[in-house]
Amino acid sequence: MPELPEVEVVRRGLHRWVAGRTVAHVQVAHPRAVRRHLAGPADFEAALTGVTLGAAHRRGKYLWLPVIEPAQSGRALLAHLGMSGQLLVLPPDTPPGPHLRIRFGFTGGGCELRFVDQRTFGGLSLEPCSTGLPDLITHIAADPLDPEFDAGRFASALRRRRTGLKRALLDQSLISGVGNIYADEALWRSRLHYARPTETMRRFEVDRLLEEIRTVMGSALDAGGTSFDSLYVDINGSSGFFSRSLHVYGRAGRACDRCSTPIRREPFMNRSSFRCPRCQPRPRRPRW
DNA sequence: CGAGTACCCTGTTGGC
DNA sequence: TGCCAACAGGGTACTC
Repeated sequence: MPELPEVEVVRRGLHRWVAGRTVAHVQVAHPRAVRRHLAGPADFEAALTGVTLGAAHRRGKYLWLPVIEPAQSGRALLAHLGMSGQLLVLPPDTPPGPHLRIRFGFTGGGCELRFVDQRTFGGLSLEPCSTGLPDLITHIAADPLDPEFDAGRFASALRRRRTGLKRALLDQSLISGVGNIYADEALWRSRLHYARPTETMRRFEVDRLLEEIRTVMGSALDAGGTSFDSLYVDINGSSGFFSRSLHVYGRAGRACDRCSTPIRREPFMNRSSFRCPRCQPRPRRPRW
């Protein structure tokens, strides 16, 4: 379940191990991994062979590396990890494993890049990239760690919505990079209920919420970032953070770290929401 | 058009 | 012990 911090850790790994390298060969082992590449797996393989990839970028949970050679090709290799995707930098003789979807070899030999994905919600594609952003993801909002992120604009866009607060947090066109786990954690830290009507959010509450989102993401980044300065570009480095720092997510029935009231799990948007019923009381007029 | 829901997928878990 | 339902959930296509 990679959210922004995990994806950022992967971005750093890609930047270190893949940026600047030239693709010698590509092999798509599972067509679903390139389903967003509309021209199909064969075209994906052919179009990427021989290109040189540039610096690794990220917006929210999307990653991309622009094609820098041939120059002005206006394309980028775009990746989304979905729920279980991993980008691994491994020696070529590493056994494939059952969930290997795509492998890239580079000129000059050395390690391969592998896209491994159990549940195949993730995928890669080669996308037109006319601006600084792949065309496909221009609707994705800036994330709270992006210097371009505008808190004032976010606050007013949030208030224009007619929905519940958590729904809005998970809407990547409003704010990106926040998934179910960090949404619950940030709401708990801000003492806000997931069904709080967005239009009633005061500016100071929005600012406090953003601060807590950044805090949660920042500590996850610290936890994952340290163990990832190596050959292995992976999403599981944050497991230490998950086990130690989560206050509500996955803690149904356990005592709230602030007030000892048992944490409650509630169905929400076909998934789960965790909250403290005392610290995060239901609003008078809840909005789904 | 904006809001909300169904669906994609597979390994793990828990109830009976 | 074995089987099946529930669960995990981001993003998008779809409906209302």
